[in-house]
Amino acid sequence: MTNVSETQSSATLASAIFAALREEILSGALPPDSKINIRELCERFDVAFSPVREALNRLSTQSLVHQTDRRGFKVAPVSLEELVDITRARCLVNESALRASIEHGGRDWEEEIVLTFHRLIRTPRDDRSPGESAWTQAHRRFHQSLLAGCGSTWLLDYCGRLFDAAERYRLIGLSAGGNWGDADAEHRAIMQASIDRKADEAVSLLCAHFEKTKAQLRTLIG
Amino acid sequence: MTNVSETQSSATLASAIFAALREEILSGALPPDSKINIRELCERFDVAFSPVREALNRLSTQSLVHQTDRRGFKVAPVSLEELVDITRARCLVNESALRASIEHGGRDWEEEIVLTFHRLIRTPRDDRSPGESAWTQAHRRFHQSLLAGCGSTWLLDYCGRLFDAAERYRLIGLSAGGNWGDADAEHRAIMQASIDRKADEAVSLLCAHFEKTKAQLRTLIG
DNA sequence: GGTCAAGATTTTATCGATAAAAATAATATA
DNA sequence: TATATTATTTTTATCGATAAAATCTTGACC
Repeated sequence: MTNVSETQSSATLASAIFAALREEILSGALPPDSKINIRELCERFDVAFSPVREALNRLSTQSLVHQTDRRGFKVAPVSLEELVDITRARCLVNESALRASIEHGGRDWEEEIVLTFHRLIRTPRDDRSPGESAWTQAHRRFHQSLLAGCGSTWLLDYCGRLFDAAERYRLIGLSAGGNWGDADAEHRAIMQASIDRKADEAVSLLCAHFEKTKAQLRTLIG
Repeated sequence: MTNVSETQSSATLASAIFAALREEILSGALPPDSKINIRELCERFDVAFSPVREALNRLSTQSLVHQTDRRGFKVAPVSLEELVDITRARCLVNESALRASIEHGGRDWEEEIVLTFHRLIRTPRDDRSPGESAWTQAHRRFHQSLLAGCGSTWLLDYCGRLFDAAERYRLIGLSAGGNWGDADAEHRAIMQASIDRKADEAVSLLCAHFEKTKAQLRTLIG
């Protein structure tokens, strides 16, 4: 039994459980495609039905669990096809957003990229603390900052979703023995091309960066 | 009091209430930015807390309501800025998806476009039946079919979300006296350019189509 | 008159119980 | 033995009640 309110400090139980389950799904502790037994979760977190249901509902927001009326919840499955799908969407949408960003982004946009990149390379990758790793967070922030000048919150949000979806696969790849060694160099190149306003180059580097995750997983799983 | 289970035939109360509330928000029956009183909804639908909460949670999935811990739910606000944001995202993402679609779409893709277009122009626009109008549904299907060849479910889903978000504004515009008279002509042109594989032309027509909604609303509201 | 604090009220988040549906096991039948 | 049918168990969706938090009201005080 895990006492959620001690572990996570959140305004509501539902929020705490949401965060905990999200982490478990992303990390693979809850296996893809497995059925979710609500009672089991209630016992494990020592809470009643309502907050667990609420957390699950919120998770389905992010496509991390799937819900079917009268048949409960299950962890979203993973597949190579979905990763291909996600990667394609990422390339297309990030291209649009990055081009818009490069076109409209100002001085502050540039500076934010430099800053988040610096923090990223300073963040150790082997983080074993509970919850989302510091590196993942820094990584997300860096990618967000690249697109931050695109002028659309909706677009930015969607890219964030795609990032999270891909991150799940990356974590799966990691635990299957994958290696993302020289990501720093790639990130640096993407940063440089972006702030130099070389749109074509930045886009092609960024897409290559995404494709690499896909390729890794393909060798590991497919 | 509205007896949901009589009106909507759904597997669960939560699903029925979800659909009912979605409709009320899109149509403006629940005013943007207004606080949602859960007890009130419970009485109105004659159900307990749980299914209402569940419905609200699902609505926040679609950004139709916003939730804050311990402070409940409110109807998502509308603003000209958000419409600008949405329109920008729509143009960028639909461009990517449409280009990919034109490039990869096969014979079946073409045929589906022709079919959904035909159904769209045959659907009367003045539909007063409860629930989402038949025209809106046909309209959504037409736009989906244009992008259906893009090769990414994720991308397609996102375009659907953007469509729904824009549709909310369109309905607001309608009830404020707006008019979308010659949409048929625009749709026909978009269809033609797409199946003729004239990517640049199709994209520019499609974006103009989106911008028009924005312009309409601007004159009506802004 | 305006600000702040104590108390009353409303509203939210959570609980534990129950009815309805689905999944599973057990039995009978061809 | 395979299939259909019925009982049993599990699980889900929903309910009504309650504790905790937020909001509103009132009245004292500067």
